Amino acid sequence: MSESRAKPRESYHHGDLRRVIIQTAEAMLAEGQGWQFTLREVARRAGVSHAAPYKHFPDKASLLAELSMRGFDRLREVLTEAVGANPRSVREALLRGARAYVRFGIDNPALYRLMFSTEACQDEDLHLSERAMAPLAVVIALLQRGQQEGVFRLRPLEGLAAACWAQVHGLTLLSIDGLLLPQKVGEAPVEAALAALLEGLATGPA
Amino acid sequence: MSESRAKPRESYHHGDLRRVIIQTAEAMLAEGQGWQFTLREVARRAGVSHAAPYKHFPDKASLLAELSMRGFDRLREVLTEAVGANPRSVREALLRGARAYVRFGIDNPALYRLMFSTEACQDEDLHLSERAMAPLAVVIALLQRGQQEGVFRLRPLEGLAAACWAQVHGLTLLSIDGLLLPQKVGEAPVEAALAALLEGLATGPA
DNA sequence: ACCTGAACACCGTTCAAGT
DNA sequence: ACCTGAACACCGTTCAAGT
Repeated sequence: MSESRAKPRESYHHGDLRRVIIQTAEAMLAEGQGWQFTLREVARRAGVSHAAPYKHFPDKASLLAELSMRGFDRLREVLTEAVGANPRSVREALLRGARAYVRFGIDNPALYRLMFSTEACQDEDLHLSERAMAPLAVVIALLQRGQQEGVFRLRPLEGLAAACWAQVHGLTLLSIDGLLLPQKVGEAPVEAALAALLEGLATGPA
Repeated sequence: MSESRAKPRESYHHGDLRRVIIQTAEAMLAEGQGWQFTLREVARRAGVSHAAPYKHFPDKASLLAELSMRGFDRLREVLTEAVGANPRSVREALLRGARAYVRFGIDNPALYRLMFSTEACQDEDLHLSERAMAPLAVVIALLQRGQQEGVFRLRPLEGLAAACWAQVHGLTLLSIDGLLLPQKVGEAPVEAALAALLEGLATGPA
């Protein structure tokens, strides 16, 4: 029913073409292996001329930057929900957050790669480091709480956060690339790596 | 003296054009932010027509695959040297290997990204997973030795290796992206993360 | 056996012109 | 204010023809 491609006509002026372009691009990102899709193809599927997108984005990089930013927003939402859902223990919350993070990447491989690509943060207002801060803030808050409760070692937050982020970032990308043989979260390698991470953070013996 | 671009002539037939193309492409990879360089530009700098490279590589993806493979070879060399140099203790060896790994990525950002890119492992004989095995074997051997010596926890090697690899892979990419504020290896966040990793592996308390 | 030149289909981007 | 059509410069790739 809801044909999203090639809307016949809405009085020549498309209305909210910007949104349609973003949604179409997101769909093509989800379908393909990367962001090699063509701006002309996006326009085609949106039912407009190939020059129309340029009225809403200065160039392709800007569209990609927009997709990247939206990706970071979704990731932050996923993380805060996963962490906030069941605050039984800090360990548990961190583990849930980590699993949600990896799953997000596995479910959106092309988007996740784009978010950390140099092609998506050219001269935009928001640099990559600023965008990534929001999700990072979630894990830092958790680490702080863990230290206050005495279950995490008292080390500089900077380093602990780096260890956590690097671990989930690495696990996510290796999973996407199919380099950790069982690809689903909850399977052996990912879980084992997360367990090792927690053991490295913990004060007591596991 | 050794002008590597635009050799005047070597009797029309270039001789070892294949090598020159690879070297030129590697230079452009090192100069730029990625592998968006153009095959025509490579040919231009190699002093041949834009069609000449197609006599040595079926397409651009094949050239990129070659660069990626050579990257994995260099990484394996760097790792084995770093690990084998001073085998005082397994901990020390693992730490040296990890530092060498991260430094390799920081020193060759575009190459390192290419190595784990989907664009560099299309339908080549060697899939990404097979290429990555050689460097991974180095760390697995180290973990095994650590377990035999009783300094590393007795967990399935699969999981421990995943934890190590994900940690250095993540640290490398975050460093490349400038997301761990001090960018040089040996600085706080990277060292802290590696310390946490080792604490997670160790049997005794640090 | 190895390289060149012209040619093809396709892109990103621009801009005067339409509604 | 928003979209179109033609145009420009450039790519990846192919292929008949040159050496």
